[in-house]
Amino acid sequence: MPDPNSSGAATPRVRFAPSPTGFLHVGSARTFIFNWLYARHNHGTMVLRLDDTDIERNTETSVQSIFEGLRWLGLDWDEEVKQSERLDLHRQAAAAIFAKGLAYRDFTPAHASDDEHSSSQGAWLFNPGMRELSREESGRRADAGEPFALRYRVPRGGGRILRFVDGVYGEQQKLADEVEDFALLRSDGMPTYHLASCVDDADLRISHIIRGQDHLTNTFKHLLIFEGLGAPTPQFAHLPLLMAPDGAKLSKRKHGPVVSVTTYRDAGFLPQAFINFLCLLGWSPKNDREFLSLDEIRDLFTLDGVNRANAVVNFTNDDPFDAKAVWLNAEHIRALPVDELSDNLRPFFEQAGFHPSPEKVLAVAPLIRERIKLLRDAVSAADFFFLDQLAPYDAAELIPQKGDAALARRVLETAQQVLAVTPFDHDSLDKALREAAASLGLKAGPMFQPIRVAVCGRKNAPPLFETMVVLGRDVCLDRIRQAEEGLRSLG
RNA sequence: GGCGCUAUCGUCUAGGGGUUAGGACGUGAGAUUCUCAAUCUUAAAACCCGGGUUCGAUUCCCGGUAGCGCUACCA
Repeated sequence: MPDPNSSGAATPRVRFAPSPTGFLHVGSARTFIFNWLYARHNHGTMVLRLDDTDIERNTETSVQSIFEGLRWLGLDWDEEVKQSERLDLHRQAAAAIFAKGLAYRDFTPAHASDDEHSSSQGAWLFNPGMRELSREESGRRADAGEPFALRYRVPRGGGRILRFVDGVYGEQQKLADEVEDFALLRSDGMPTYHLASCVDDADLRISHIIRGQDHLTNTFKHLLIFEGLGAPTPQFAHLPLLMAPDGAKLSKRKHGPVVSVTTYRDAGFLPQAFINFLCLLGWSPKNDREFLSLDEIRDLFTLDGVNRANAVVNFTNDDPFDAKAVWLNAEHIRALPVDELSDNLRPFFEQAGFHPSPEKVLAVAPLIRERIKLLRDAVSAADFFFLDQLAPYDAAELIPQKGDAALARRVLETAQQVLAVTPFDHDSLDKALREAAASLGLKAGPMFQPIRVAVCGRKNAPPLFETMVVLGRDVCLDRIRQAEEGLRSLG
């Protein structure tokens, strides 16, 4: 146990304590990010604690997927502990609290107590019979092997007020009489969340507990546990919750994969964009800036900037991603150096069955960077760069707005002649093709569209000259020839 | 039911006793352009309701309402 007198820590110690009951939830990810920001902004220490005491629900695959999510975010931590390995510590702490008379054994069968709770009108606070059981009888029944839960003996009748100053919500207070005698140990001897969490926070000398607002009222219980432990009380800061558009708290069960960070990753969010988006949910730098790098956020981050109202993640059935998250991602994509963008793009191409060389990706990336919002969009935006044979398209698309098949054919014939002899660089192509247009008495639009469709297989594509340079002369000429044939078949 | 927290455009938010209530996303219109995108300009869009306090409240206080959270031998 830490020395209660040595609490005046210089640098903060924070922790992120996920319980491995599934994938990494966006709400958990945000809590992690805020803790990280607080730690790094204040040159403190970040502890990752796996709250894996719920053996019923915890799985190894869940542990893996949480680490996977955290690794993707790219934020580091300094220490790592597993709660399940500290069982002895938790039980000793429970014994110590019991020894001080601050807890009592409750022999009420678990189900029976449930019934009593639900039948009561107000909040269930305590069971007088058990709370007042004599030391002797309690000991006798325990020795006889009768199972019991250990409950905190919350101070009653003294008008005691529990208080703390929350880093986000300010002064908080509650009458101890309104706090129920919560369990410390279950009847199977396992510690409850409240006990394990506080014991570990105390033992790990956590100075700032930054967590979801769903724990705001639990904090009064935690105050009591720290007191029972004789440990210094950490600072608390609660974060507003993330809500779904339907008004409910974002949950795996109700809202499905949209609450998993892997969904964002797989769709092609950049981690820094995802972090940027999550930070803006409940926090503001208060300077009208929204597109921020991780370094900027870290430098700007303070608890003062955290607001108190829950935030809605605005997804729909049609679109699982908040429009602002998508926009931010597009911004971050554009801000990325080409080589980094290429590195991020390659896995998406690979997964789509394309295996372009790194050089090719590097050449393509600048042409599509302003045309994609998610990395996965790159596949459909750039497929024609990688295909040996263009997918079939409607030859009618080759015909410009005000024109006919004959015109389109003339354009493509001329283009072939020009491209056969023009150096394949942007400026030469630009000059030669514009001159060709003039010679045909055409404006740029009607001239370029047939070529673009011929070369890309669609009307909307990156700028024509850059595209042709990447594709190369042979491919361009070949595709234009094929387009001409298609046009002929059209009649 | 009890206790707690919260309330500014559709969404994320800034602001704060006197403001044309600011920004962003999204949406509409226009400009630019070889298409698309990007970019630029522009428009529509908000202080939950009722009482106080005050010369003046969206802002402070109280009440209501609504939403959320906690009220487990879940975390």
